[in-house]
Amino acid sequence: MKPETRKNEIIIKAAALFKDKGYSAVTMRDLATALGIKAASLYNHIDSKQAILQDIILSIAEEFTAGMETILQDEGSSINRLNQIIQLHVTIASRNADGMAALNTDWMHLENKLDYYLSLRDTYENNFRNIIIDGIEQGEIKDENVEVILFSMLSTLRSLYLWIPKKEDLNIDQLSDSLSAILISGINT
Amino acid sequence: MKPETRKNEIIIKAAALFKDKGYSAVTMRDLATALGIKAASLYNHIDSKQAILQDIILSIAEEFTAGMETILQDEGSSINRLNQIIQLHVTIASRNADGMAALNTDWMHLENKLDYYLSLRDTYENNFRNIIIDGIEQGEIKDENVEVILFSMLSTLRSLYLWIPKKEDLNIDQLSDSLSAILISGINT
DNA sequence: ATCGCAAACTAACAACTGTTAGTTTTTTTA
DNA sequence: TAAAAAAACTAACAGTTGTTAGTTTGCGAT
Repeated sequence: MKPETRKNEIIIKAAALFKDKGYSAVTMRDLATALGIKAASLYNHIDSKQAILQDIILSIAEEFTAGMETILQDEGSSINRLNQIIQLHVTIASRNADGMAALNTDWMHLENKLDYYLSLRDTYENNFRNIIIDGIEQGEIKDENVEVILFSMLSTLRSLYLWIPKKEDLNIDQLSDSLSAILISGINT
Repeated sequence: MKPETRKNEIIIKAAALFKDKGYSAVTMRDLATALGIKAASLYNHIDSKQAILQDIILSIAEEFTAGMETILQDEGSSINRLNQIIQLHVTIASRNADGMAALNTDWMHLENKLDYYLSLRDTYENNFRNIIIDGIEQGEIKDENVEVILFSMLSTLRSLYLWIPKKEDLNIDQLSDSLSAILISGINT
């Protein structure tokens, strides 16, 4: 992420702290100390603790929304689209793992932006589901339970943020390819 | 779970609240109100908020540890063992989805029991990994990246608690079978 | 009836919470 | 170098936090 402005530095540091302890357990004094300033000074740059969370989560959620729209506009088989989705998740998670943590575990603290977030998530999941349904109808994907397929892929992709930071030896493209192979072709011989 | 004693009622209700808002965001007054009593009354039954979290998380973690030991003692192919692991996760998650939420998202607040929890988790993951490695050596499992296989399966299994409560039409055995098929054989035709 | 006890209550504590107001210091601009 | 803007500071607020102490209530067993 880009720490150009002081506000951005604060948001990035906040995301890192939120990842370790969760939104509710991080105090404004914790955040200030981590930045080497006093809590009150934070308010020269940000409106509230809540606004920090909104910034972190919604910017990522909108990135996913935009990525999904691009994938839907492209021509391509369902399997091809699923591969693009995998790539989208790997890309975003590797660029902003800390933010992904907040999105995954602290979205329920979004207060007045909660409905907006949930609508983005809902749309995303529906698009994802429809790609799978299409694939089954076209004979590209096995006729297994759609919900289980969706849940299984989404669970793995949503957890990438936990895992990418500690396996830096694997590059993004390798990881995407490896994940595609496993999620789509399975693991048995 | 068994709400026989008042203490158990408290722990079960706490797990439900922790699932919705996370450990740090749930106050003892929230918990008391949900039980129809005052916060101070909780302390006739439990030692501290922290002790509630420990009870919830460690009892499940020990259940997983015991389950894994049983699986390792049985004879069986690697694929067979993976299927047993899937069944173990489905069983525990469906019996105690709320507790699984705490285990997944609030383990970092365990304080003096944190090291113990991490050692259990570490051992579990190592056993899981070794089963996969065995399977590859025996030619039962494709020679893909072991860490990606492990991560992919664990992510899905660890997220079951999010998903089981809202799909009650699918029974436990059907879900196990469906998950096995998808995680092991993949989804492409 | 009364004893014993589990389980509730009221009242209060010291520490911590997010945030504001007002002021001073540092950096950038002209 | 002086003015303007950015970014830090101190001090304090009102509300919330987990928890303790001491007391009262309801109920089954004697």
